[in-house]
Order: sequence, then structure tokens, then C-alpha cells
Amino acid sequence: MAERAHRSPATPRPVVPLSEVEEGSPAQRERRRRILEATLALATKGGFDAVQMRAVAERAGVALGTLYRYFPSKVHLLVAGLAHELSRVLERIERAPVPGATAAERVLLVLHRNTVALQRDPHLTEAMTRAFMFADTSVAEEVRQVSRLTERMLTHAMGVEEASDEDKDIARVIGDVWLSNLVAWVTRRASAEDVENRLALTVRLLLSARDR
Amino acid sequence: MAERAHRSPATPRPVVPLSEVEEGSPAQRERRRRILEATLALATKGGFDAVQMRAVAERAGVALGTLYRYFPSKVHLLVAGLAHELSRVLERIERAPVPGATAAERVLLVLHRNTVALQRDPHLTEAMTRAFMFADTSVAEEVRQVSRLTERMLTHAMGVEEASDEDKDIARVIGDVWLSNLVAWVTRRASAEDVENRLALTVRLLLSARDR
DNA sequence: GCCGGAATTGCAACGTGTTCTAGTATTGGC
DNA sequence: GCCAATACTAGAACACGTTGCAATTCCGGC
Repeated sequence: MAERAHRSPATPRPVVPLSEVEEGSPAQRERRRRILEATLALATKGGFDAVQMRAVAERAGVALGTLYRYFPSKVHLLVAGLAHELSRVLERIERAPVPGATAAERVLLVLHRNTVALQRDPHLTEAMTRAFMFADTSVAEEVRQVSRLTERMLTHAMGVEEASDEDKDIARVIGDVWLSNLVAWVTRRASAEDVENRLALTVRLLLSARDR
Repeated sequence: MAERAHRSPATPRPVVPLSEVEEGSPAQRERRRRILEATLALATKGGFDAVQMRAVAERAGVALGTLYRYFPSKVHLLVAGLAHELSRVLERIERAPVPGATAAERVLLVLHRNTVALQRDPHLTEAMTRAFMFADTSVAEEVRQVSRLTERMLTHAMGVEEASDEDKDIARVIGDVWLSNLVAWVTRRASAEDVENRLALTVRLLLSARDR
């Protein structure tokens, strides 16, 4: 990745809070929005390799240095984009209870919908998945945010009132398996059907006990 | 990753079979061995970033071009190193049945031993995990090999005579969770204890039904 | 031993992520 | 409206993965 040794940044990162940002002047929020938009567009068109920092900056109409001020690396940028998208999805999902008689059914429905949506934009999925998996400790905060969002999505689907620790653990395991399968799909080691089957198996094994 | 568009290589990759190589002249096997050795040494010392192609080539005593002839990219190199190590581990494991009264116990034992071993060399683990997760389609074959080795290790631990499809599926799910947790540990999102706990939970949920 | 092809070497060059610098614009406080 | 601080811009420069190339060495068949 041609990283020079990270020094303590001369241009300190502005306080960009983790969730949807209301930080900064309107002009700054607008810049941030345009940067993420450019990122998504480039990722959708050509995947991870097409998200080139110079290209993102140009497309967003900001200087390269400014891009780095908002997002300290390409991986930060892509993972932030993932978190952004995910939080939009979650917002929609949480507005209503998930249909389905059992937790297993509901979780599978949510997984299925998301998987289908992701497979509709394979390049975008590839870009985000690879960034997420390549992230090192410096991106831990953004990665954690994505994990939390995923967990919330799955516990919501499970339909528990207040998620217990075990509920959360199970949600995390399902999330792990989901991600692994997404990676396998992205690298063409698994077909869409494989992914659905493996998710179904996992959910069945993990959740069948809780549904009578 | 500073990849130029991959063209069909002017220097074709020599036929390096997937498993332990007996291909090529003794000098070639020796070069390959030295390259992998250098890779492991550098990875152990400084992780993914320290495995620099020029450094690997120098340490192995080959020209940069030769290194690329043996391994067409840094990720190939690291994943091949992972497969190499894994196959050595598997060889040892398969020599004897795994002790333990139940499949769950045996699987946990194997996971535990490996996890402890991996955590002893955190940089090496980081390098290999990140390469594995970052691998794109061009590395699919090597990645698949690693998956197969992991699956074999886990089905062996499960102790089934001839692994059924469901056995393999379960082994794969456990492997997925294991990997996710390794990644979380590498990026310091999970402690060693977290990893053990989550593996225990997963194995319990997935395997408790099969042990009477 | 000798030949031709393949492998290896040493090194230059290129692309893209990242950093740095000097100058210009914006902004918030008064 | 003015000042200082902060943000932004353009562009150069650097690191490292990767590729290209000309010269040399090695190897298998004779």
C-alpha cells in the first residue's frame, strides 16, 4: 500500500464524529458529503482499485490535502463510506419490525435482502469489503462502528426486546459468517447461491434452539 | 496497493503446484525455500508492512524480477507462506487423533493451540491474515488452498471418519468465525480472551447437538 | 564440451498512496 | 470591517509495489 511510516499528523484530523456528522460548518459538511459521494461513485464503477485518492479529490472538487484532512487514508475513506451506507440501511430497517414468524426467518430475510442489494453493485461491495478486511489498527474505530451497526441490524432482526449478551454474541457470529461469505463471493470462491445456503445453515444451527 | 493493470505477464509464472513443491531444479526449490524463509522472517519481525518486495528479494539472495517470477505479487507471496505454514501444522496434527471426549472439545483444543501459537507471533499473524483477507480473485487458488487446509484441520478435529457435507459446512462456519476473530484480534478490536470465548460459544452452538 | 533456450540479474522507470510546503481563502471573535 | 487562526489549494516529492529490459548465467540435449 506504499505507506510511509505514519507519523503524528502535521495536519490534525478534524473531529469527525463516528456517526452521521453534524460537525463543522455547512461548507465542511458539504465537502464531506461530496467526498463520500465521489468515493461511492468511483467504487461502484471500478471497485477498490478505481478509488484513487487523486480521482476522489478531483471528483469531489477538493484538493488532495483536503481529502486527507477529512479521511486520513484510503481505507478510512472506504470504511467510512461503508459505515455511512450501513447506517442508512439500518435506519430504514429499524423503522419497522422485520416480518417473519421466527427469529431465524427474520434474520435470514434481512441477510437475504442485504446480500441481494450488495450483489447488485459488485464493484462497490468489493471495494468496501476489501477495505474493511484490510483495515489495520488505525482504522479500528471506524471498523468498530461498522461492527456495531451490523450487530444492531441483526439483533433487531432477531426481534429481541433488549438484546442479552448471548443474543449479541450470536449476532456477532452470524455477522462474521456473513462477512466471510461476502469476501468469498467477492473473490469468486463462492456463488450467490453458496452464500445463501451457508447463511441459511448458520442461522438454522445458531437460532433454531430459540424458536420453538 | 499501487497495482498497475495486470496484463498477461511477459514473464510467465513457472508451474508452481499448490501443495508442497517438488517442481523445478534443486536450485529452484532452494530459491523458493529461501524466499519463503525470508518472507516469514520479515513478517515475523515487522508484519505486513515490513514484507517489502525489495527486502524479501535481497534477504533471499535473488533479484527482484526473480522474486516476481516465483510469486506474482506480495499477496501471493504471503498467502503462499500461510499455506506453507498451515500445511506443516496440519501434517503434525493429522499424525495422531486429537484427544478429547467430544467433537466440541477436540475442535476447541485444536483451535486453542493454533490461536495460542498465532498469538505468539503477532506480526506474522497480522501479515498473513491481512494478506489473506486482501487477496483478490487472482489469488483465489492459493486462498482456496488455505481454506481446504483449514477445513481438513477442523474435520479431523471433529473426528468424523468420512466428513459429510454437513460436517464440512460446519467446519467452514467455524473456520470463518475463527478467521474473523483472528482479524479482530490482530486489529486489537478483541482480546485473546474474547477470541477464546467467542470460539467456545460458536463451537458449543454448532457442535453440541452432535455429541451425545 | 557446445548450443540454444530459459532463468536470473541489476537496474531503471512507472503508478498510486501518502506527505510536505508555500501561498491563498475563509471564518469566528471583536 | 479587521485580525489571527484555521482551512484549503496546487503541486512537488517520496515510498514501495510492480513492470520492462539488456546483459549474463544456467541447464538439458546432443
